[in-house]
Amino acid sequence: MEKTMVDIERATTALKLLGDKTRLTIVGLLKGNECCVCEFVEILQMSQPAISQHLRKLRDAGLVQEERKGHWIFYKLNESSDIFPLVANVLEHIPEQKEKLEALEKSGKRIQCD
Amino acid sequence: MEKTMVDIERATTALKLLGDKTRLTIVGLLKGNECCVCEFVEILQMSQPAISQHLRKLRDAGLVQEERKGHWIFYKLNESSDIFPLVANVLEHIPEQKEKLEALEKSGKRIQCD
DNA sequence: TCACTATATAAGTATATGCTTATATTTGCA
DNA sequence: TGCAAATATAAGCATATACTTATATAGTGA
Repeated sequence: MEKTMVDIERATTALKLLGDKTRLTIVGLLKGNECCVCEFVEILQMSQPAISQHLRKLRDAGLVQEERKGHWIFYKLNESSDIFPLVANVLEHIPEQKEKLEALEKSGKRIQCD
Repeated sequence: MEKTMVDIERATTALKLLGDKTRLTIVGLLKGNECCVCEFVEILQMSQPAISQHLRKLRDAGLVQEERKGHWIFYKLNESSDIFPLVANVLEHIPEQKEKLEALEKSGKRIQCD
């Protein structure tokens, strides 16, 4: 595990973003996966604008990256960000979220583009 | 580094608390140290009630512990808390705060009880 | 070009948060 | 016993936050 340092300001920005259940779950889902907005909407059972707004905050702070693939915009963790090591470290302390993606897959709602 | 798991709710509570510059600095100062309220007031240049209120939140969530020593109430990290490993892990990514305590010491304002 | 789907943005609102000032509580000591 | 110092609590207020609903934008395919 890398231990990249970030200044207090940058750390509080990231921690504040992670200090919300919806966003922490989103980031947890992105550990090892790429997801599009509609998948978050389905898994988290929240409105599409609410999800979009959370994703924008995460993107503005550099925690996630977006990439359009046809109809969908996929999000993934921004591994080249200075705060990625901190984020990854935090994620090691919370339960895996991938069963939620597996459940999506079983129900046929998982989006695959490649 | 231990990797104790906590549920999402508990993690967001802790991360929300750490997602504030004042509180993150307080917790950073407590890494390896015990400090009393007046020291935080001096170092952070904030009002005593503001500091007290931050400390109460940290205590209510189990991140810190208090111990009275005569006139003063000293705070320290709660190392037996289920979220201590997460907190300690986060602190490895931010700069050491102890120069601030050393500066206090040089100016003769550090409180020592033992 | 048009309609449809996925996503983003904007504006409004209720609640949460972090301070302030004022006051209460607790302890040590003359 | 009473005062001073350290800390906590309470109430009030301005700002931040996380939704909502309505609308705009962008890509796909007929």
